[in-house]
Amino acid sequence: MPRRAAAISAMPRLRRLTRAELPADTAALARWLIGKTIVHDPSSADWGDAAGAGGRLAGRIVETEAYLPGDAACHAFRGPTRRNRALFLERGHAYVYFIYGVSFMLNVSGGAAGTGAGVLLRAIEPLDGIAAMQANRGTARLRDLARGPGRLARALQIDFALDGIDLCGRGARLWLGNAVRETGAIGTSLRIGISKDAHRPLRFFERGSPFVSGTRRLNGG
DNA sequence: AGTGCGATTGACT
DNA sequence: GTCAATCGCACTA
Repeated sequence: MPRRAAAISAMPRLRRLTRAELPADTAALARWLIGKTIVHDPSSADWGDAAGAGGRLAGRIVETEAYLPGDAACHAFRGPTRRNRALFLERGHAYVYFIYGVSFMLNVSGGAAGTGAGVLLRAIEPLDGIAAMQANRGTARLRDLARGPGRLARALQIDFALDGIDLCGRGARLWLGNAVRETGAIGTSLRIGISKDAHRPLRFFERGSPFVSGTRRLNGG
């Protein structure tokens, strides 16, 4: 394994969120996740040359969308398949899928086992492993590293290998962490990029955050 | 086995 | 603002 320079991390120590802390209602979960952290600790074999301390990639969640049971826009709407089975796991599991032949998307499953609901993570504010995220994304602009769900997954090195893992599992390499600072006011809007059940106000974001995707109109000015 | 399309992105006018 | 890329999946037959 290559030697690497010790990196100084200004990151506060993160605490793993337990499943009991996650709201059982998926729309509530989507709102609650704003301000929390998402952390990926890839295996050392997957560390890039620009990896941060311990190879860690982490960010503050600033934008989410909820996909609910009975919601035609939810991938679980037509029942379980091989692709969407992770949505039916108890809340707090990762659902990863590939879209447009281009992008991976990272979701957190919601509700009780068998429910078929989840929360799409649409944007994060980069916190740790920023140099690695810049390498993963091919840009240095902090604001562009993870603004949008496909970019978020690319920055965090998310792919099918993480589909179905328990984010609340002991020692999980992808996990949810506590908020590192006070969370700002939370805005609500329609979900982005869907055609079915498009009228539901199930997108949540931290108001004023430059790391949020979407238009000025959706983001309330 | 073939078809249509999607919870997007990046390049371009 | 517009638009093509690209492929896994669900659906039809």
